[in-house]
Amino acid sequence: MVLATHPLSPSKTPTAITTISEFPHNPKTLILHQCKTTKDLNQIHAHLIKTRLLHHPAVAENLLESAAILLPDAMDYALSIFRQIDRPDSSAYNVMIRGLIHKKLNHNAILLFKNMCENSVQLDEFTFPSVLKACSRLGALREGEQIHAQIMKYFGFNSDGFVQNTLIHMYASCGELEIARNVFDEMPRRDVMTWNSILAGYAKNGRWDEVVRLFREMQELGVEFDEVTLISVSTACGRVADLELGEWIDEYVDANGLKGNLALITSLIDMYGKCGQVDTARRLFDQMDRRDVVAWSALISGYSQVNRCREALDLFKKMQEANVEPNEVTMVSVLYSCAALGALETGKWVRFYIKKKKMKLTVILGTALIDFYAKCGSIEGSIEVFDKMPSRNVFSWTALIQGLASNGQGKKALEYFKLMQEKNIDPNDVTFIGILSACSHAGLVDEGRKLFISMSNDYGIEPRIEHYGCMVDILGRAGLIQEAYEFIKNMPIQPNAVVWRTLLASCKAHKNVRIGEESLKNVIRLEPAHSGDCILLSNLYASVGRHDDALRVRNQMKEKGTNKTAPGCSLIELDGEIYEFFAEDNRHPHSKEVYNATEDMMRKIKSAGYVPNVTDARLDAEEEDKEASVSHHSEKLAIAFGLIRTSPGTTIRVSKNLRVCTDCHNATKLISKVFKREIVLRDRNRFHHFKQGSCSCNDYW
DNA sequence: TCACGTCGAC
Repeated sequence: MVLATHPLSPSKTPTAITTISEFPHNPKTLILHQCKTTKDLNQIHAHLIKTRLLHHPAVAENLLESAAILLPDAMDYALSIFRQIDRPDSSAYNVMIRGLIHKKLNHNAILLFKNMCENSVQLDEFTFPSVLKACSRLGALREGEQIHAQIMKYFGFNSDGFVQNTLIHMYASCGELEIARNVFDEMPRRDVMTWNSILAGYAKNGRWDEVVRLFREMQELGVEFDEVTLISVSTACGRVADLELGEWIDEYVDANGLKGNLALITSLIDMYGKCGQVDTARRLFDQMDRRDVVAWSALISGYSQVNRCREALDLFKKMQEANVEPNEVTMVSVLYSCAALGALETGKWVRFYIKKKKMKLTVILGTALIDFYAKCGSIEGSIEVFDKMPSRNVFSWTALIQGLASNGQGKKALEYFKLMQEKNIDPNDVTFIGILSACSHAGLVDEGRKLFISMSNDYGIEPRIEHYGCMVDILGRAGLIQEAYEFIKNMPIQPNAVVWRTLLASCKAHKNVRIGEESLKNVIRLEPAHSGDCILLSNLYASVGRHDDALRVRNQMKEKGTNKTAPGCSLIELDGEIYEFFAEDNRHPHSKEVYNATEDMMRKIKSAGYVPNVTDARLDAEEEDKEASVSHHSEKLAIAFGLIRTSPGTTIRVSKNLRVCTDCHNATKLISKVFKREIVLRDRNRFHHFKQGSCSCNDYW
């Protein structure tokens, strides 16, 4: 019999004439290796029918394997062949189940297994690992348990190693770590796969510490490991910041010539990134001979996690130049970077790209978008995304609630909190940070008190230091300084510097000198003093007319050489380009243009009644330079640059690394009025939406 | 036939 001359390669050029005179010894080679397209498959199938060879189970099985597993798009074809088989045996079923799993049709794989049982087909040791894999992927514990029962029926306790390994993985994937561990402990012989299965199980459940611990145990016992082991372990090293073990793996990989393993190198890149060594990660990345989307994403994420977001975005550009298609995961890190930078235009472009590429709006991607819009001061964007998401979880709700709170829409944040409860989504500790900060922004003192109590009473969530901090802010902001002070004194956990600093800020706003003094003492006791804290007290003295004390604090700071707070830095994005300004920085490429624009801007608002407030000037500035010093604060430079580089009426968006100072706040209010611009200024803590001479924060921040 | 790398709210 001749298989005629027909195209056996994708080039459609006849490449081989294959002669089959009898039942082939090697149907696998014949069918699998020569069948490269669906068309090949068709022709071979036809021949097998004609020659009745299809009735040989081994032949049918191999044809099915071609269709179901090797060819990318022939699952339906495989199913039609399978349905034509009179009484498919276990091999045929096994191939089909594997094929479905291969195509990520896990649910169908389990259904086919059910069908196999109903038709009383003999199960074998090849059936179980496959179908258990489907259960693992779906987290289908009940089905997994039933299959476990079947296994007991078929094999008793002495089932095959493959089967046991997949049982471990199934239980672990379904969150049943103890059962997984029991199976592991009771296995008489464990191979590398066994260890890898349990390691992967711990990893999947976030038990990274256990992954590292178990690997050390493996080494003590002298158990062999392989590249897959190292992937799990190096990933775990990143999560628990075990740089030492991570570096050991890196050296091992180098010494054993494993640099070609893409997944392994990617896990090392991830590990270095998470340990804060992104430059080392970069070196590994640069040495790779092939980089896929995961490798790129891992490095982009590394940069964003150490707050080098501009470099993260640069890398994203390079990724596109390298023609590597980003996926949902890449976009999450990119959006995170845009959010951190306040790069609204770039992020909007990312969203457009997501739509264009028809990427799935997964819960994580949606949440990243909500957070991005909120952090760019565009809360309408957050709500729009939230409404469009096909499914949401506690992260998505919390991101929205937090976004509403920081954008000054406290009441709306509480409405969403109510809605969330109606939808039976349980809030967690972070959600409560969001709603408590909403209460403080909206001045809802009683509501805040109630929620704080309800948190532990109704939800069983123990308040953390952040929750106490929120309560101090709620009380202090409302002028209840004494109550806030007593609240701190009665806290069951030690207050930290942040809590006392919050009270100090309230004392300044409400002119409470006595508690203000004590608050600063406590801040200094808990943390090396920062100039910003001392300036708060100095300004508090000045505000009640105690100028001598104000001066004394400033002089003390000079004498002691108090640590300066990080230099002020503001970012503005124009046409997708991010410009960065530092206070009194002359080295900027647009320096002259910027300083001229700033002076012009200041002149214009002065004639509208602006009076410089130099209390926040640099301490080392000479008296006559103080005005110049505050007028060159980074946010003023960025706003001035925005004014000359955008068309009239455009909203100006600036984000700053520190809290905005009194003088800049006053000036910006006037700028919004004089230049008829909306200005959205994001500072370290919250948003200021300036419009027609006033600010959304009502001058308290 | 089983195990493996990138991502979200303080």
